[in-house]
Amino acid sequence: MSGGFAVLPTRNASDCFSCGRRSLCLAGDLNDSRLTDYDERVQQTQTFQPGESVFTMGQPFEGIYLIKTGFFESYWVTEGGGSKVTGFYIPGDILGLESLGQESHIYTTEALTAGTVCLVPVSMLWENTETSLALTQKMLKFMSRIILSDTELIYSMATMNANQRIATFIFNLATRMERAGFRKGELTLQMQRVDIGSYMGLAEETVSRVFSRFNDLGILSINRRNIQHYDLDKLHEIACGGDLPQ
Amino acid sequence: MSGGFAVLPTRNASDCFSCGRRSLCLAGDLNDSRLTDYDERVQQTQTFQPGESVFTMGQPFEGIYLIKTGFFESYWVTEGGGSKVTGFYIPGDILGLESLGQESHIYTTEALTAGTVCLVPVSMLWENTETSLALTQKMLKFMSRIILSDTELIYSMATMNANQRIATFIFNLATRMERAGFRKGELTLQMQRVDIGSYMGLAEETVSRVFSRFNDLGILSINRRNIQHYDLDKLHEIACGGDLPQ
DNA sequence: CGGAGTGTTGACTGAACTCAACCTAAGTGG
DNA sequence: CCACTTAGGTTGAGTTCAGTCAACACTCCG
Repeated sequence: MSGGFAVLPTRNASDCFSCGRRSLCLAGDLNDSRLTDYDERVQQTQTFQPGESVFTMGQPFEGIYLIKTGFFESYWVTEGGGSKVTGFYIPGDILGLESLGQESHIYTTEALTAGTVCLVPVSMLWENTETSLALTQKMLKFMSRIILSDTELIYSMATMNANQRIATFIFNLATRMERAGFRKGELTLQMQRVDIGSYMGLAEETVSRVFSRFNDLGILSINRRNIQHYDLDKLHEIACGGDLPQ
Repeated sequence: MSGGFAVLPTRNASDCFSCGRRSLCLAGDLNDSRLTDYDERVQQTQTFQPGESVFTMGQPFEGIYLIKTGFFESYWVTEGGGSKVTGFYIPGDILGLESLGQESHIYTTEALTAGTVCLVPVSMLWENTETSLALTQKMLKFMSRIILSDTELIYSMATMNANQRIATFIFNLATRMERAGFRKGELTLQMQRVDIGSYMGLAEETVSRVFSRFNDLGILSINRRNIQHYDLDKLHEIACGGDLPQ
């Protein structure tokens, strides 16, 4: 920021300096000169409508996307023709990390709601600059966290029954939403039952049954996609293998 | 390499320049000056006996370990007290990546056989040097590949039956072993049935039954831990959901 | 009002788990 | 060298949880 001019940015409202969501972002703690560098290279604020794809499997890998607003999901189609939901993403999450080392995208990622994202081009990561080093180091930590949450998912698949899986799913989603600044104690599911089932390795009907069960037992109130009064403690207890209450 | 001296190294045989496994290593394609830097900082060739731990859960994260020789496994103990095998590692693999962004180790990692590893201290990764940039970039790709294989494991857990899981397990292990230079068509399992079960989300007895089934159907010959004449094509077909032959 | 998409509930079935018995190989010690 | 022990692996029988198939309910929208 050279000179003694007003602090208010002359740039338009979508640049990194004035972005209200910078604390959630990869660029969160870059210093001013690096942020200037970063800001000039990142493609800011692309908008998507529900059902639109951010990228599709096999498409050349052009970079990673930081979610500013909206909800997204990714899925994977296997050789055998099966498909599986591989993740749900909320504001602050990064799309495309799984394809970093690849030539092309591994997953297809779609908007579940209207949403906006910023693209960090892959070229920024592999070049030899201070900004690049700061980014790669930050991304290592991001990816390590992804590996961790994958581990937990694998654990849940390998050892948990249906009640535990759904308890884990809601517990994790609620926790992430709260951390990202959403209201505590209630949330709206942005995805279908069949997609939750695909993600957690359960049939659609089983997901539905478990939600009904939790509702009847007072662990949460659910009506279609609206969840209210969820009890994180009980969910956590169930996820850890505790018996269902009553 | 300054001057016109003999090419043979004056260093001892355990340094990076003379290491026969460098092509498998993180340092694989560092240029000479960076490799010198790297070589001086890496702690070479620690030895472990079967059952010894390389690191344990909760221990401060000191760095990542490159496997030169031997086989290792990692496991995770959950809040609820359950434990689960989280990975099997062969020469060329890296131990500890899941803890990169953390203060302390997430998994415990043990030697399954006698083995040797090199430690890359965490400090090397977070500093601001050319070597560090080269390493972080290479590690991003490594971690992206881990995320990919986790995805496949999650898929297998979510959608595959016992035959498919074991076929996948053997297919992947055999492929990795072949790529790491082991003899094709036969392999020795270095782990117990119960650990394979824990890893793949199956009971020990189910693992045993599936091995017997595969043996009877001629997909492989197995005697305790020795597998011979495995048929990668058939395994792949089963993994993709094909019916069992005959 | 009718139709489509999504979610719920019921009845039946089957694959994998649990529990138990048994087998085999590799020590170990007298 | 053989008897005994132990850990790991195999096989069998009964049970159970979640999948499948089917019918129905609710909501939205033209």
